[in-house]
Amino acid sequence: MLCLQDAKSFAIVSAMNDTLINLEATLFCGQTFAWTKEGSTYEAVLGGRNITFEESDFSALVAEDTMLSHYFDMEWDYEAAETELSTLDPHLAMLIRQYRSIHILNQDPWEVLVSFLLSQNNNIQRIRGMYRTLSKTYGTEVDPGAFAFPRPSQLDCVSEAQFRALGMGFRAPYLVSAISQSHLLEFIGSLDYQAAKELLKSIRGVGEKVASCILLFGYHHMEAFPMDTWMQKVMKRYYPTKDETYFAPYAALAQQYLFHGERLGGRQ
DNA sequence: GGCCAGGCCCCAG
DNA sequence: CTGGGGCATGGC
Repeated sequence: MLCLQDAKSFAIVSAMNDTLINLEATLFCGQTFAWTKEGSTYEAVLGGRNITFEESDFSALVAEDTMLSHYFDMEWDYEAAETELSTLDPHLAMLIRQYRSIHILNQDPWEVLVSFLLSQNNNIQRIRGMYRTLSKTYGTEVDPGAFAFPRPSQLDCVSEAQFRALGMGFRAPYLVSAISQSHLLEFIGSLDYQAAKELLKSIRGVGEKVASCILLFGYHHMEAFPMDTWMQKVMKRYYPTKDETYFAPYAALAQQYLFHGERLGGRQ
């Protein structure tokens, strides 16, 4: 019933009642910077645990681990949303056929906040490097060579100069600000989308786009529509008279496919 | 060697 | 409120 031949350079894993997930696209499309992949082995530190698994073992892994099942968002009905978006728009239909079953991860909001502070005027490969630098320098080593991303308390005493010395550049003062205001993250989940976005934007270095990413990747607000340089090109070329309301209520999912398609289609 | 990268801040009009 | 320069750094 499932068209695995659509998967070309990436594998679509079937798990839990035929719920699909495109692991490769989901973990390396720029919503998280925590993962490495060697061969078919994926590895990251999540919630203080070193997670290592083979692609072929993914199904069993999420079946027995509710924390990971939630992280990979295996309960949300992606198939229904993909069907609706495909019916709505032919360009999206093509991208969804090509990259189907990209999930929106449920990540730790603090990691998302820092990750996307680092993301500005930056590229995905270097963001990943900076994320790992912070982990190795300040995070807890949970297994030999495997470092957790540092908690706010582990960064309390780090100065702007120290962050600059680690290569964080002009984002260094934003990190210092985020650490001192990390307590705000506890309230974000209880606010509606707009109120949460305004509160996040009170953190120095968090603007419209970064706030959207935090609300999407940290709080699963599927109405978010992060507008970066790639998405500006996409909207100008394919949807010059439209905005995110065209994709409602699945704007975030549409955005992921459009972003992914533009990035992979453009250069390679 | 410029140009660009999942932008935001700040300041001039 | 809108527009544009500046910002650190590395890869191409």
